[in-house]
Amino acid sequence: MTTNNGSIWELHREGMLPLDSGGGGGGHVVEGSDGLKKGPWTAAEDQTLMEYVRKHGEGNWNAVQRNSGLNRCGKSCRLRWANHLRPNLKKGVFSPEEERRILELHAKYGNKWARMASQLPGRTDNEIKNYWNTRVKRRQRQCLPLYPHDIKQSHSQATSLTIPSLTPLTTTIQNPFQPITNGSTPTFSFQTQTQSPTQSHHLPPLSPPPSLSPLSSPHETKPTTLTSFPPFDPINIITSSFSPSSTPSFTFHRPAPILGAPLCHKRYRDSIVFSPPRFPNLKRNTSMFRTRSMPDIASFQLTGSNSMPAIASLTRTYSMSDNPSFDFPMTFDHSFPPLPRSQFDFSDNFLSPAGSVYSVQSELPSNQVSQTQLQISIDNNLSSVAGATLAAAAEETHSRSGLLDDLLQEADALEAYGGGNNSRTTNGILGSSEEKHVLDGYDQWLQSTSSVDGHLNSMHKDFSKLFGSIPSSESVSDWYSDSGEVSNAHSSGITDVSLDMQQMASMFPTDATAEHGRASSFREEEQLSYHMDMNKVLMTQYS
DNA sequence: AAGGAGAGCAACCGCACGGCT
DNA sequence: TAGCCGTGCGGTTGCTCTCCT
Repeated sequence: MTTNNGSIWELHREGMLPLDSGGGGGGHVVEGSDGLKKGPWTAAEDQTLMEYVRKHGEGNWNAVQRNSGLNRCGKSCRLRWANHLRPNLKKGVFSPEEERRILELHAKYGNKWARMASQLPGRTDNEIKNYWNTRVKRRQRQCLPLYPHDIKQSHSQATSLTIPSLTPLTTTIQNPFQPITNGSTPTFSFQTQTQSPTQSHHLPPLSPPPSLSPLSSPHETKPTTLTSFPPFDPINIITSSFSPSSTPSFTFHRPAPILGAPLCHKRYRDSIVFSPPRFPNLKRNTSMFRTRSMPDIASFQLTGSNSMPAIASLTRTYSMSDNPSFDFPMTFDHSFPPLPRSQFDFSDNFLSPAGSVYSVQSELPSNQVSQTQLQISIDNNLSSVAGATLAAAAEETHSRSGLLDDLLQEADALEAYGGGNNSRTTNGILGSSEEKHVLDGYDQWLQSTSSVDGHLNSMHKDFSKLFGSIPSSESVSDWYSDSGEVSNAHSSGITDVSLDMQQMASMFPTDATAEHGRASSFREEEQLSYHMDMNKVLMTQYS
């Protein structure tokens, strides 16, 4: 067990001991048959890798081993970089908004971790995968459905386990506050095919839907094998009362295990019934102090800034003075859309005017770029759905994204059903003045740009609709609470300000992609204007 | 206090895809 | 067109830590 005492940490810093002597990947150093080292990375290796990337940029990972003397395979280097060393990684527990987003994304895409990660800025596919697997296990033990009632699985998951064929394929996010009025109940149900138990085994792969989403890549159409706990039990699923006057809900009854006591009756410390409320994953939060893992680079970047007191304190262990062997540059995620540096001066706020010291290949993997460009984490107070939608709309001012369409349809439906009860002053995303603030900022932006492109007017309407129909974030944690342990304090807007700042910072790369930036287009200027205005609004709000 | 079970997570592995020659 | 290479993705492994009995 690695303790956080000075001598051990000294050894870590000297690269004599693995940073990750626990909690991952073997824990012991192994030398593969090819002579390459496996197992936990040492601080020295990390530094070597970071130095290499700083000089040569990402990519060509196999060359890392050849050119840097790092005795690791390219894959391992890429993984280490992507999961731990990359700038703008957001470590730590998932916020409620992120958790909610994961549920939505999983409902939509299935086990497409990378795809999900591309829509969760700062999060890696590995993190999401681990989170999901943990959640699956936990929910399984607790006899709870994987998805909250208001999230409808829309992806096609072929599986050899017992899982019913699910009918189509739209993600419906239901507003839990919105009563569904009689006679106008939208079609909403998990429809299971009538199936005998014997048929339920080893189902052939389901045919993929023609199109899951405009965002879907061709990869998504292939059936995926689900090894996770199947969310729906065809034998024991009980589609509960679903009357036009009530919100549909579902109760999943699991069969007792063949051997042993029913899972539900076993001792679980996360039991939803018996667990007192507690701060989420606090124990894991504390693991950040254990110094086993790499410093939180993302946090590091702004440690010198006053804008992130919480993070700064959390990562105090890794402050420069404590750990002089690490010297992380003030740099920002280059994977975000390239913006012309000349048009962007955020230094008044909190960004260093210095450009990234990382040289980055001009082209990032296509899916990463395209997906990441859609991301604007506007505010953890905002529904992440709305955030993603806004981002997508900003990106695609001339055509709606699939997600946007989905949301707008939902908004239309809610607006129609709700008779205006969801006006943004009564049930908007943000509470009252905060919401107004953001919306005012948005209005200003629209006014400033509406003369440019007529499409923006329709966007205005769409956004207003969205703001009005997406439920308040106060309720969000309730939707996906696994066991009542979901954070509450953590989800509050104030405590997340620092992260928001960080995320906002990540939206604005410095000149790492200057070549891209120089090729700025009118559309980029639009985006830039949008980004800046929205962020000004938010910064005003936070200041 | 000790042991066991479970949680959490880093890292590895195998496979698939796309670009290049 | 085929083969090679680099890369990305999803699943799995194995370790430490924490909590409970």
